[in-house]
Order: sequence, then structure tokens, then C-alpha cells
Amino acid sequence: MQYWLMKSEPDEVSIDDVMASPGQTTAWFGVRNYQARNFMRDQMQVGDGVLFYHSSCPEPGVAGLAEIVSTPYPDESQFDSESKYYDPKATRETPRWVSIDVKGTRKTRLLSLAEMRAIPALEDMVVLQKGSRLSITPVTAAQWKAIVKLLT
DNA sequence: GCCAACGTTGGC
DNA sequence: GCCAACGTTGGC
Repeated sequence: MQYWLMKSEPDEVSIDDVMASPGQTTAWFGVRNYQARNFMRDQMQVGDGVLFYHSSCPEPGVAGLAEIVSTPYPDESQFDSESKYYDPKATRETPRWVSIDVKGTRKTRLLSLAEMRAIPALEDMVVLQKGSRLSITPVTAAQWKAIVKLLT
């Protein structure tokens, strides 16, 4: 059982989209960074907790909680020449990128990036480190616990 | 829109 | 395998 922070631009997929219909799962596709892919491919497990983070928007921060509900599978968009996520070097025989399904648990108040930075218990969070750009980053059990407590 | 930081590409 | 040039991310 592990915990993750996953970034999404709310213009693309927001916490409201993920929570739109209860019980619905959302395919997390379009990851095109090897480090983030490796987390998905090698470490994520069904049941892992997810901090749903809104990025590249007026108020960046954690906007909700979610859960991993599938094992990794090939990301279809890598094969789609019409998609902005198309990768001409990927083939069905040797796919390069993976997707995973998540399910929204609940929308929370916005825990802003600024607020997160002000909390000592969170200072080591990968996402808060200088220059950190990864769209998927690991979260420790202690960090998860501290954040869930703040959002309860 | 700016720009720091990081990742990727490709020539050599 | 090096590394310069370029592209992307994402907060501000």
C-alpha cells in the first residue's frame, strides 16, 4: 500500500470531472515521462491512495482524494496519430506508455500549494522540492496522514 | 508572459 | 557517450 500525488490540469480533468458520477473510474492516460511511467508500471497497486492535485491553474493544490483501481495497461493514446499524446515510436508489440484507472474518493477543500509549503510535516514532499515537475510523485504514509487530517 | 529547472534529441 | 540546443512544465 503506497500513496501518490497525481497532477492534473483542471481544464483537462478536474476533481469535479472525476467525481461526476459516483463509482465511475477515470483512465489516467497521457503520461509521457519515464520516471512517472515507471511509478505507474512498477509500483502502483490497486488500493493505493492518491492526492488529486490541480496544476497549471489559478489555485494550484490538492483538490481531492482518489484511489488506484486498476493495474497498469497500455495507454491507447500512444497509438492514435490524431492524439496529442501520439508516440510514433510506440507499437502494440512494444508499447512504451501505460495508463491506470483511478476512482475519486471525495472532493475536498483546496489545500493550496502555499498552505502546503507552510506545513513543516510536509516540507519533504517530493512535489514541494525545488524544480520538481513530475506529474506523479510518491507520498509517504506520514504525509498522507497529515494531509487527510487537514482535509477532514 | 516570464523564466527556472529539468528532460529529450541528435550531431559528433 | 558527451553535450548543446531545444522543448516542456508549472508557479508566479
